[in-house]
Amino acid sequence: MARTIKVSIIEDDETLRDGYAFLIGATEGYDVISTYCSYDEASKKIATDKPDVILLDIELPGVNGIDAIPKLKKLLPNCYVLILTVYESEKQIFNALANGASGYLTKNTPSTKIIESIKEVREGGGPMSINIARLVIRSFQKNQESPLSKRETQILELIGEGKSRAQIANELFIDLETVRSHIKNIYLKLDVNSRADAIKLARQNKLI
Amino acid sequence: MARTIKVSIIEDDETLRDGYAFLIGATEGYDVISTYCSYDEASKKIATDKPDVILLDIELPGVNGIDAIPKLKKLLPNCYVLILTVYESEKQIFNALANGASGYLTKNTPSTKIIESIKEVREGGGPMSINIARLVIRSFQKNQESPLSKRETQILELIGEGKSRAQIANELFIDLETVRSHIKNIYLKLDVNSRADAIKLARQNKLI
DNA sequence: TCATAAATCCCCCAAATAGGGGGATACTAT
DNA sequence: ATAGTATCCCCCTATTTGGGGGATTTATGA
Repeated sequence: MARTIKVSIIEDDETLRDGYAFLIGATEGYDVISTYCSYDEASKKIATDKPDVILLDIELPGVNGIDAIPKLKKLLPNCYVLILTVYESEKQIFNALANGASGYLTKNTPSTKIIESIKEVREGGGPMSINIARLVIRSFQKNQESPLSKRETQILELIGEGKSRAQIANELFIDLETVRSHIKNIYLKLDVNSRADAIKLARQNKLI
Repeated sequence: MARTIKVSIIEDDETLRDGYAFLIGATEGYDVISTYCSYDEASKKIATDKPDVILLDIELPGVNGIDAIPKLKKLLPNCYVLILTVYESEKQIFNALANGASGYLTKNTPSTKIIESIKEVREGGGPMSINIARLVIRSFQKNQESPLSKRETQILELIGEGKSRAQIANELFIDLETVRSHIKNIYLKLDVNSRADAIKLARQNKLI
């Protein structure tokens, strides 16, 4: 496992790009094999570079970093993409991860942590900056003060799975009319009158 | 911000409990104010302890750790719960986070990392062990080889939000019949014949 | 003890919805 | 040229939904 880790960097800011390249290249066990200032430029040659890990910026000229991830993964299926950016918006983060990024670091990350993260990602980890980890964990947390009862929450979850009243009744071993009653109460409490609105409100407020 | 961090530990294994207590208590800036071997025991007194952070085991006698989290958060709304366990099953992890845990460490975590994580959690971070972070990040990643086209994926997402054909047609500025066609194709490709089954399969395979 | 919430079940009704058929056309990329 | 995609059109029926109106039982808490 003492193989050198081959790193490519895609970053449009020259100063940062050179800085990272120098820092990482100077570290034992790491080799910066190429640097690019955009995806468009990288796409031509990166497949032959065969890096283990790509450090990727989000704000790039041309194809942005988020959209570049699936393209890079297609060119290099066994390569890990590590996002290194100033963006901290939830959408950006979740889109980057959904698109296949294996880690997400913000640019205030100390260089030792960046270098450590490159190794971590190649060993199957999922490195994140502290502030990113907070957002990611929060995205899982449910609202502790739901107006809905347990049963109601459970039924709303099944509605969120696209199930009909009949299917829900079967699954919970209760009568169709009981399911109706619960749904009526859910609608009353959430002040909505359709499945779609109930789901939307419940997801927004993390009731389900 | 140089205040001492008050820590409580809930862990049924005496050796581990004493070990953690010793390690953390001996560290500058940390104070272990109480240790308990179960939630039931802790519930009586922990509200008056007022810890900043609770280190919580999952496999506990009586009320298990997962179920204890919301109860602890109710007793101490401003306290952070940090899970420290051997369990690494996806369900356990996601349930713990959904219930309000602010971090998740596995027991092979080196003590320096545990101590660092306690500080991190109090500063709004979301510390995780490397293997946990990997699972968490994977849970966001979509399948890159979906059989569905972009439009089909988009429509299936809206179905997953409980929307009717008419609502989808409105939202996408296309005809009701076009939505129908797409849904027919989705059902064909996924080999299902209902919304619920399509959603289930799509979620399982991370197509949406 | 009395009110409240929760969970269960029952009936009426009309309108909307879903899913199974059968097509067509135009554009794009390979 | 062929396949895939996106768009639109028609037939049909059974299912589903949501709005009314109830009732009963069991906890739980004030």
